[in-house]
Amino acid sequence: MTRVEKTDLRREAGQRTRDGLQAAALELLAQRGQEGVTLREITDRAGANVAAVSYHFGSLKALCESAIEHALEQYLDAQMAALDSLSPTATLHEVAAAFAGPMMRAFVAGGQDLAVMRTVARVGIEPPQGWERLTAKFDKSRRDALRVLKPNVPGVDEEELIFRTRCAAGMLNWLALAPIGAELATMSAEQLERQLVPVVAGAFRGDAAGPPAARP
Amino acid sequence: MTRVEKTDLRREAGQRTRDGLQAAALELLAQRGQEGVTLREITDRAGANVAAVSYHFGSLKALCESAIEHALEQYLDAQMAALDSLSPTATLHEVAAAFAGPMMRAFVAGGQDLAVMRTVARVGIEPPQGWERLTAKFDKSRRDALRVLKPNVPGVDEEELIFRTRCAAGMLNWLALAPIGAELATMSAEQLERQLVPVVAGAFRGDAAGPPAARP
DNA sequence: AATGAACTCAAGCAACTGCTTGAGTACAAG
DNA sequence: CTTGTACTCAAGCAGTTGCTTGAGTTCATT
Repeated sequence: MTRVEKTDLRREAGQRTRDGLQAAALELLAQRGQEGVTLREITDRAGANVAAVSYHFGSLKALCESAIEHALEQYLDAQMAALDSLSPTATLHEVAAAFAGPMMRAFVAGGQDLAVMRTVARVGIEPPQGWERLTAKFDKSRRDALRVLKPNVPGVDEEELIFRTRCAAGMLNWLALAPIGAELATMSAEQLERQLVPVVAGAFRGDAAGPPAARP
Repeated sequence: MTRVEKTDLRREAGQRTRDGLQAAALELLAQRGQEGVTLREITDRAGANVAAVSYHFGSLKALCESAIEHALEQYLDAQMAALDSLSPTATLHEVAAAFAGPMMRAFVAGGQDLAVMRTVARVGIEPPQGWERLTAKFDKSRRDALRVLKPNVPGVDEEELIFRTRCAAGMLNWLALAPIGAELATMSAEQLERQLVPVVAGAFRGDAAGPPAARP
């Protein structure tokens, strides 16, 4: 019953082209944004012909949206996994560490992982068309963050906590896009965590008086 | 001795064209960035001919750099003025309010002021050529921030404080660029300050234990 | 009125954009 | 071997890009 694996070299080659185009598009999107991406540059980088884009994706825009959606999904999954793994009694520091975790890991890993983060960050500034399809996942990620955040930041109403979450996420996105990101990408995971997590935690907590752990 | 004012309508018209082009370029730069700006769109918006750009500025790139430099200078002056007006005994909240002041005022004012902020934020992601000329002013602004920040965040070394300053500035820039900026632009100055300043102050202070005002 | 500088304008150029086309290749199925 | 499908390729098209050009117009100076 040894089922012979269907090789079909043509389809394999097609898949390789598709993946190469998507990877090249992701990289270009990460470093130049949607406006700065050109068809020829993608195909040159992927070693493919310009017609391959139309053939496999329909258009340059569709290819970019596909790459963006892929990146967004990857990011949201990582973010949700990090928040879901938190215990309900997690400290603010732990919440902040989980919140910034995917970004920090991307800085350490570099390469494609970092390109994913940069692309996601760019999307946060210029939302593309296919955005709506991932709204549900996005909402869940926000609810997760609120759930673990609330007990750690008492006396601040929900609307304000949402705002702080968006501020913190925006800060991380900024770090990924700005030149400072290049510096962060050279740091060790420990250095990164030691510098970054307190700032995120502080942004969550605000400047309310009193020690952070002073709740009954 | 009534010195007759030199009208010279030709030079006046030229100056008006120059200003119009610079304003149009600023607006386009604010909403689309350097890659998304086209010659025709600027000249259409300014009611000028395409040749006017080459005549007055030499090239589209030169026009953009001129507009960017103008915006950067305006921003840095406002930031330095806000920090310089602080007393040496200012609280962390006051420091944060001064730090975020120019951005908040731009949100309230809208229009050209907000375009300046958005352009500055974009430059933070994609630094242009003429950047180096303003490095001195930038350094002074950073030193000002550190001076008033240090006494309010004891036990954190200078390098880390610089990092937090960059994080806070990045967060503000992000707010200016991302869709959330549109929401902030509809808020009152009081609302804005009540929501934003605590987050900035918190990012400065980090999650160190102990009440923020507990210094002798 | 004549001169010349400051400025504007329509037209057009080369380079680049995304995309299409028709021919050609590689390979599984019959 | 023949057929049909999946895929790649060079060439080229219409539209847009930044920029230049040479002929204007406007206006202070003389």
